[in-house]
Amino acid sequence: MSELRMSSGRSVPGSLFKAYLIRTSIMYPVLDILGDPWTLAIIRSIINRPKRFVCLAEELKISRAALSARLDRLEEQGCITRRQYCETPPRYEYLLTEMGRALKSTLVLLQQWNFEWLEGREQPLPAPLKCHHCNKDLKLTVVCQHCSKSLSLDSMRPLLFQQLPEEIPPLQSYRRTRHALVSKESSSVSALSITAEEWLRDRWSSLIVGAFLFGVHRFNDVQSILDIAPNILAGRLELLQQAGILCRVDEAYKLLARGVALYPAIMAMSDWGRKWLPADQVKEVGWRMLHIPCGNWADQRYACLECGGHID
DNA sequence: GCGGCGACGACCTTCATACG
DNA sequence: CGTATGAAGGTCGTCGCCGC
Repeated sequence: MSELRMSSGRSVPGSLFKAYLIRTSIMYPVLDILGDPWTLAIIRSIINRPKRFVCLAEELKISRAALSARLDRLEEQGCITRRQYCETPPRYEYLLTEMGRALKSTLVLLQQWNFEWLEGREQPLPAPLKCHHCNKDLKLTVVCQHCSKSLSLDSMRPLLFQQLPEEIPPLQSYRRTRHALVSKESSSVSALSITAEEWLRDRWSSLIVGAFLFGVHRFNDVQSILDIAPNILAGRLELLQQAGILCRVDEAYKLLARGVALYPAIMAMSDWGRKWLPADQVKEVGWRMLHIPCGNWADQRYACLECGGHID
């Protein structure tokens, strides 16, 4: 993802274009939903079958007030729906909507990252999902819809097909959370055991990794594009280095293999957001990712790693 | 037994400023 | 340019209580 060109062939200032890509990224509204500490846990819990309120509260060890708020929010966002199983008193069980079920690929890819990069902290799905082609435990790869080759980070580049706006849009709204990953006093050992879900929950970390995936490498560039306080950024960079996701090279930072490996899950979340979020939340206008080997847009789909069969 | 509501407290983020 | 510090304000989980 090195060249930043318009479809006309004219080049545009790279840093401006990167800022535009990052600031309009679908990841902001997606993380507003999935970045909540309990959201993925709830979705993961009911991915195979509906569950009742009390069952969820016990399983997730979440207070009833917090669970009630999360379920309302997920229902409002369209990820889950409730089904009444008792009229007096009114009692409900909760199940995924089509929109919620579409997160299956994201969950599987996050689980794969945990399995590959953590030691003994992977969180299996309640009942592992099976490939409907080969019936083995489902492991996914993200491939190009046109040529079926892998959509790896270095096989794509963003292509701008309209003028950049006069002003780069401001950051999209960002709901703060109080969930820090690791306290300052924690050792580097704990940073190495942070799961993909936990990186996701800490939205600054996920947005910083996103910026690096778009080729932003310097402290000041990340700070200005993400509009992040310098102390917060310094803390996250330190943590990401401790976790082996980034390393510092001279005056810049570089993504390591462990960080690049988060890319498929981030792609899956972005794809989910583009398909399911309301149009007014999708700000990615005027550019698309190009798949260099086949020359088509990088439209993604999922394939089973074992048998290569396409997964919906 | 389920779930809403308000009070409370922990702690996270922001902001301003300063330093090497 | 990159990082550190501390004050202030904001967010969110927990708890206790209550109504249905």
